[in-house]
This record gives sequence, C-alpha cells and structure tokens, in this order.
Amino acid sequence: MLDATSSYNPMDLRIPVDDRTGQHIVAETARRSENRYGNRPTMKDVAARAGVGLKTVSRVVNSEPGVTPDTERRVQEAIEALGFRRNDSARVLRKGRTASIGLVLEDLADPFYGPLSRAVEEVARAHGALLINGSSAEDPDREQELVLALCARRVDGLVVIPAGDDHRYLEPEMKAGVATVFVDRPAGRIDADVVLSDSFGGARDGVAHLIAHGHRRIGFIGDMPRIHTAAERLRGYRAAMEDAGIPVEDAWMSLGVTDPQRVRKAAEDMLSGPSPVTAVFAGNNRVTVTVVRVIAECGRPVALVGFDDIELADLLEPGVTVVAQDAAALGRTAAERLFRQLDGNLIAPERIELPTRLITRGSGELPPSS
Amino acid sequence: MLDATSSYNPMDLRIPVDDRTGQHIVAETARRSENRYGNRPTMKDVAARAGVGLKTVSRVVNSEPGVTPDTERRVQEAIEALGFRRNDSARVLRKGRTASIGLVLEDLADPFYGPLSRAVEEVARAHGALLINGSSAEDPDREQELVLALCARRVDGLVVIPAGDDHRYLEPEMKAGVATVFVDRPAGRIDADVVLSDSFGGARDGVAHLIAHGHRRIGFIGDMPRIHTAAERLRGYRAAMEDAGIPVEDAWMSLGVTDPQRVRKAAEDMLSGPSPVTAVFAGNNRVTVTVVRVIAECGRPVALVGFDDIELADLLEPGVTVVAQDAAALGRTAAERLFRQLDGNLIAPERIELPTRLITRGSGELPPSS
DNA sequence: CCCGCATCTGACAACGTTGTCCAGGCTCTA
DNA sequence: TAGAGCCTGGACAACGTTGTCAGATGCGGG
Repeated sequence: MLDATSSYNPMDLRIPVDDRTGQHIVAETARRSENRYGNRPTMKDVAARAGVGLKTVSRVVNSEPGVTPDTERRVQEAIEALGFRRNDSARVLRKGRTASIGLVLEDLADPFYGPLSRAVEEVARAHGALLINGSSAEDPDREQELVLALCARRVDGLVVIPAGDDHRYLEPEMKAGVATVFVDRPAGRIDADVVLSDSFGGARDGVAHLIAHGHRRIGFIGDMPRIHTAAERLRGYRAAMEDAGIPVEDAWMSLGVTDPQRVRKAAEDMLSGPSPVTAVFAGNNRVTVTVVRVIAECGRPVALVGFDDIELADLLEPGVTVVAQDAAALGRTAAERLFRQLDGNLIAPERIELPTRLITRGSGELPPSS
Repeated sequence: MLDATSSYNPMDLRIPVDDRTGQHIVAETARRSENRYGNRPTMKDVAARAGVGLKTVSRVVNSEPGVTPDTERRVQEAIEALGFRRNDSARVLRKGRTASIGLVLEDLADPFYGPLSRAVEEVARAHGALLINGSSAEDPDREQELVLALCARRVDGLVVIPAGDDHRYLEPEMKAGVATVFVDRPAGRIDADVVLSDSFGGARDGVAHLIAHGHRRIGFIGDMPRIHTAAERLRGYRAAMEDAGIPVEDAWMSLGVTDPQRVRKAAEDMLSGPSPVTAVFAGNNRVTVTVVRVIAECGRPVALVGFDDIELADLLEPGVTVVAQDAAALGRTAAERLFRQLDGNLIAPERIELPTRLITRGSGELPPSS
C-alpha cells in the first residue's frame, strides 16, 4: 500500500490536538470548517436571492408540482447565477437511500473483471445508481474493510467477489437491508444470493475434450484450492479423468501456485521428466498465458485448454482452445438480482450458475505427441 | 441503455401521487420512511442502551480522548449488541469532505483503462478515499451527466478522461473546490491539470522506426481526429513522414473509423490496390488487434507498429512491435496530482506528459516486401 | 361583498452525525 | 478545607436537504 504523507485524510479519526497542551486546536478546525465545500451556495442562498422560501427552491430543483412559472423562472435564474448544485449528501441523509451500490472485486486491472464491472455499472445506471468499486487484492481483511466502508456509506446494495471464506460479518448489514449478491465465488458461512460460472462442468468438459483427442497424461495447473472456483475446476478435472478411467498422478498437478515465475516452473516440470504430460489444462487466464509461453518454448506440440477466454487467443499458432465464461453476463445477472432485491421482492437466496462455452481453436485438438 | 422497469429508483424526482385525487400518498411514503435503512441503530440508540450521552458515543466511535475505560467498555458493548455502524452519509454532511473521488473514463471494459483505474484506486486508498467510477462510453453528454452527478455527491475530486471537448461546465465546480485532473486527453476550453502520454512523440518515433527499416509507403489507421490523442498520433505520423521527405498519400490514411468491420475494410484497402502500403501504423490497441488479423490473412509480410501495448503481443508470429504507454503511471500520476490539490497546495494547472516506449518484437522490423 | 375552495408558498422539524461549550466531580495544593 | 484546575460527560446547534402542515393568495359564485 502506498504511503499517504499528505494532510488530506478525510476519514482520519483523530481531531487536531496541540502536542503540548492537549487542547483541541480550535482555530485550525474552524479554518477547515470554513472551507467546507469551498462555500458552495445552498438552497437557502438560492431562496434568499430569488426572494422565495427554502421549500420552493426544493420544489423547483426536484420538479415537484405546485410552483407558478414565474416563481420557477426566478428560482432558476438564481440557481444559474449562483452556480448552485444540490448536495446529494444531504439529500441522501434525508431520504435514506444513497442511489449507489458497491462492487468489491479482486483486481480491476485483471481483464476478466473489467467487463464484469462495466456490466454491473450499466445495470446500476439503468436504475439511476452510481457504482463505487474497490479491489480486495485477494486479501480477506481488505475485502472486509472495503465492504464495511461501503456499508458505512450506506450503499443500497453490494456486489461482492469474495476473497475470504467467511462472510458472517455481513449478517447485520444484510439484516439492516443492504442488498447483497456474491459473484464468481460463493459466500462463506452465510445464506445469500450467488451468481457463478459452472467451473466444475466447464473444467470437466475441457478435460474431456482433451481426452477425446487421445490424451491420457493431462496436466492441471490451478490456483489455490481455497478459492472456490479453483477447487471446482480441480474437481472437474478429476471427474473427467475418473470418467475416462485414468488414474491421476500427483506430478501432473500444480495447485496454489500463482506467480508467473513459479507457474512457469510448474509447467516446465510437467513437460519434462520421464513421462511428461501431452496436454495441459490451465485453470485460469493468467496461467493460460504463461503456459502458452512455456509450450511455445518447449519445441514440441503440447495440447492446451485454458479456463477463461483471452484476447488474441485465435491469432496464436495454434489458436488457444478455451473454456470461456461470460464475465459481462455474470455482472449483469448479479446486478439485476441485486436490484430485484432492492425492489422489495423478498426472495429466497438463490444460487445461479451460468454455463461455460468451449471454444475450439486448435490447441485443444492437437493429438498426443509422444 | 438498459431499461429500468423496477420500482427502485432512488434518484427519481417525483413524489408519490395518487392518480385520481392528486394527493400525496402519505401512507406509502411513511412505510418507506419507516424502512429507511431497515431501522438501523443510531448513535442515539447506542447512547440510550449504554446509558451515556450522544456525544460520548461519538467520542468512542471516533477514538477521541476523554472517555474513561469503563464508559468506553459499556459503549462498545452497546455497539456490538445493536450492530451499530456509523452512518458516513451524515458524517460527511457534517464534516464537508466525502473521502471519495470520482473517475470518469471511457469504458472500464477496455483493457487500457483497467490498470489506470486500479492505479487511481490505490492512490485513493492510500489517502483513505473511496473511488466512484463511471463510463462515459465516449459520449460527451453522458460524460457531463456523470461528472455532475459526482459533483452533486460532493466527491472531493475528479479524475476525468474526457469524451467531450468543452469542459466549461466544470468551471463552477472547480471554483467551488472540486479538485480536478484530466487524463489521457486534455480538457477543452478550461484551465486544468492534465496528464498525458506523449502521443505525438510516440507515434513519430514508431513511424520513424518503420522508415528506418526501409519503408516508405506506410499506412495510418486511427480514431476520430476530434479525439485529441488520435489527432496527436496522426500529427506524429505526418511529422515522421515529413522528416523523411516522404509525401503522404490520402489512400494511406484511415481516420475516424472505429468499428472493427470497417477498420478491417480500411486495412484491406491499404494492402491491396496498385501500390499497397508495406507497413501500417495502428493508432490504438483495438485497431492493432484488427490489423494483426488482416495481415495474418493477407499472406505476405506487412510491417506493423501499434500504439498501446496488447497482451500476448510477444507470442504472435511475428511479435507485435508497439509504442507502449503506461496506463498505470497515467492513473497514478493523475491521482497524486489530485491529492496534492486537495492538500491545499494551490498550484498552477500543469500539463504533464509521460514518455512512451517503443517495444520491438519483430513486426516493426520486417523489411518492405514489395 | 364575502365566503369557500383551490392553488401556491414558506416555516419548521427531522435525518444522524460532529463541534462547541458548559456543568459537575475529582484531585491537588495552600 | 476551600479554591484552582483538570477531566469526563452531556446538552445543543449545525450541516443541507425533504416531508408536513398550515397560512396566504386569488378566483369564482352566491
């Protein structure tokens, strides 16, 4: 985390205190207060300028009925002249709804989450809500910190891609009316809506695809099994192998290795040795990219199927066969579910699983080479 | 835009009115009011339960000094028991700062903006602020709508990737103290901080690179010239050609074509005909991807340099030579600049230009083939 | 000419928090 | 033991908006 050495720290919990006397530095506080919003005009100012009452300004601003055209014009002019803009912060306090929803995901820079986030945003926009998002960096503590910060802001709803596996901390929030939908991975120890891709089925089909093309020694490189999707994909791999009656050897599997250097090492190990694998199933987009590199360097053809689509996969030689999940559909589905909750349709929590799609491009159809 | 048929519409400007009588539906309103935050406990409730004053609770919640350990314990217990969480909405209203900044970009799903957004988020986080972001979809009206909505929320600052070319509408906001930094493209008709990549220099160098490898008939495919970066890259192209004393033919240039189908057509046109180009400079990542496809299909080697790096560019055959800009650095620089403004360092608006980097991978070093 | 009604307007409280300020109780010293 | 000074706690106003409700205004009809 970056270090903030600046004086801007609005959520700072301390109040200014003089080191020697322990007295609150009143002058300092006053100066800050004075600058609040740089002295933005309020409805009161507009009312004074237009020579009308406060509530009349409110009426005009909100296009409520019951204002004569003439009064309205005067108010509009005052608004223009002063550059007034309604303070939604205050509005929110009064009305109870913030018209904003929170999205907590793993890393916005990951190409998988960009479209997902965008899809959530579009749905939110259609409902007149803004989107606040934060990245958990796959850290459960940071996830919780973010989620609770969003709850303190009184977001109307939350879309969470869980990093942790215990979300009981959300119970009081959900009880208090914060609509919540989990995406991509299920919630831990709490009953809530979940929207998932069919990781198990996708992986099983992908591995079965390799088996159908004659492979028996198939490697699996996946993320930490504590991540639900990773565990499911591993389960899918095992299921496909078992269905085909192929006993899996430990040397064929790499679990929980994420950093590219070590994924590379794991892939190299599988491809060398006395009985190397002839095909690899890559558990996510980052792994796939690394494995593509390793295979390109290793000289002989190795079949590959990856989970998650990657850009330009079709332009590589051979094209990369993938089990694609629809990130945008995940986001859209989750957000729609969220707003259905907010509409007050009291619905029992549900688990929605979206299908994956096998896209054959060449790499998954290579025959075993040794 | 999606259609919102639901009843959740918190920013709806109307108040509930009975169709026949024209009377406000008071009961309905009351019911909603009652449910405000699902009846969340407030400090008052905590105070009552702990048997202390309101301000004492505030002190505990904010870790302010002046509370005896015993009192503090009682308050903490009450907080636990009630599941109290401070309402930052109200806090914000009182304190004047919202500890949130807005980011308006073109499309979060674009792989270029993911890392940029993430970088802004990290800086914001280091300063204790949350990030609200929105996509303008390259529509100036939507940009303005978003920006003003964010201002109404009283975000402390704004990072804007402009879609429009007139930002005078931001003048009152900036005057009122909303820190503002433009990124990727300069602001229109307003004096403000801008953080840019050196599009002109990058394009010029990229094209000069092609010229240095013997090309003279070099195509340019770029975005609409009303987009500043597109215009600058075009200018860079022209400058490089002029420096080399090569007169540019109109048939070599495609401007303002963005949708993949038509980019494809433009590329195909350049590569056929009586005197086809031997090299192409692609004005952005989306164009580059399409051009790579066209070149792959066309059968003969065509040199290519693209603006913006793309994932897997090194794995293609040949690797794609690009002029890379550092999206994360853009975001980080802009956000840091923003918080410097918020620190109250009154600094004159500045234009910061970050260098680009030419990454040679093969496609830009191909000799002319005809 | 005045009353009743409809329409328009504004005073006021409330939302949940924090800053200010004062009261009361305690300790310490003369 | 009284007075000064410190520490803790609480009453109250304010932030900017919206909901409520009552008052003002105007108009038409009796």
